[in-house]
Amino acid sequence: MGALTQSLGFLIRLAQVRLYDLFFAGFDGVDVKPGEITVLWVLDLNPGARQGAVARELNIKPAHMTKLVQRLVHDGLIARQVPPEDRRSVLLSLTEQGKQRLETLRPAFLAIQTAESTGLSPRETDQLRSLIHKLAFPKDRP
Amino acid sequence: MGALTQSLGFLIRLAQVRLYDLFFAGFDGVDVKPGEITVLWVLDLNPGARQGAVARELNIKPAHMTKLVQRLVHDGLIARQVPPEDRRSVLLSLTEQGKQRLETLRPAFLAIQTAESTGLSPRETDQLRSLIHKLAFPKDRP
DNA sequence: TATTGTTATACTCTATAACTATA
DNA sequence: TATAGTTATAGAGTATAACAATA
Repeated sequence: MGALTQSLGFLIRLAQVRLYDLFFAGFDGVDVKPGEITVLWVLDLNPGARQGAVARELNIKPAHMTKLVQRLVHDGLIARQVPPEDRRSVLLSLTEQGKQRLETLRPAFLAIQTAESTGLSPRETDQLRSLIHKLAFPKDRP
Repeated sequence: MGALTQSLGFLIRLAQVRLYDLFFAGFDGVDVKPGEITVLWVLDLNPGARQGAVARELNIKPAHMTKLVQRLVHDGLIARQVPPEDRRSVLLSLTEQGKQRLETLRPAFLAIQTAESTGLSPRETDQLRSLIHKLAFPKDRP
């Protein structure tokens, strides 16, 4: 395959497929999507965060964020609230059910990061994290 | 964002978004898709390869490969040929136009891998490649 | 006028299953 | 029976543009 195996873009795509598989294997049978747990995770740490802020932080496009939020609201996992100070915006927070859901998912989510599942040593994992981070955030957030 | 920034899956997604941006910035204005150049690249090195073999090698699902091939054939970049030995299979190769196309794209494609665009030193890039490779191919291809 | 979020549309890639034609 | 590729359908994610409500 020549220089293709030198292409970061190509390699990253392969890695993502693998991590995607790991993700679903880790949540064996449970119906979660990567985007879902990501949002729940952030809202647990930042209750009442603005929808747009969360989207920006997670690199999710506004249009997609709207759909994601609608699904999570529909599933009863998060709640929307329009604050009187700025009635254009929407504040998001976990419902009780959402909190329970996250606690259910948390162990499996953390387990996926393990040497056992990824095949990388903790040292390699750290290194990889740091390099990907450097790649993903060129000179530290814009 | 807590342990989220420790999640390889999350980081890889961010990295892919960034590489995607780099990709399109690199081919400024030219209408290419990552999947397209990947296939052209492989067929240049392996003329007459079987469609299924290429798909397997590139981790592209058969169903998606069919569409991709149809598009490339429609664009006049590759040609299909059914060999008499096994009339179920399809052999792919670049057309003259496909070869020209690849030569047009090649410099920009190689330039994307550069320190200048990724922000990583050659040493870091090598390290990252090797770690991603290890992640993507657990114990060497199944 | 600018910002926040929504709707609508389209495209890439992935997944799955059912299908055809060959072997 | 098994394999190679196709078709069809569904979903996640991305991108863009036009829009309403609010600031």
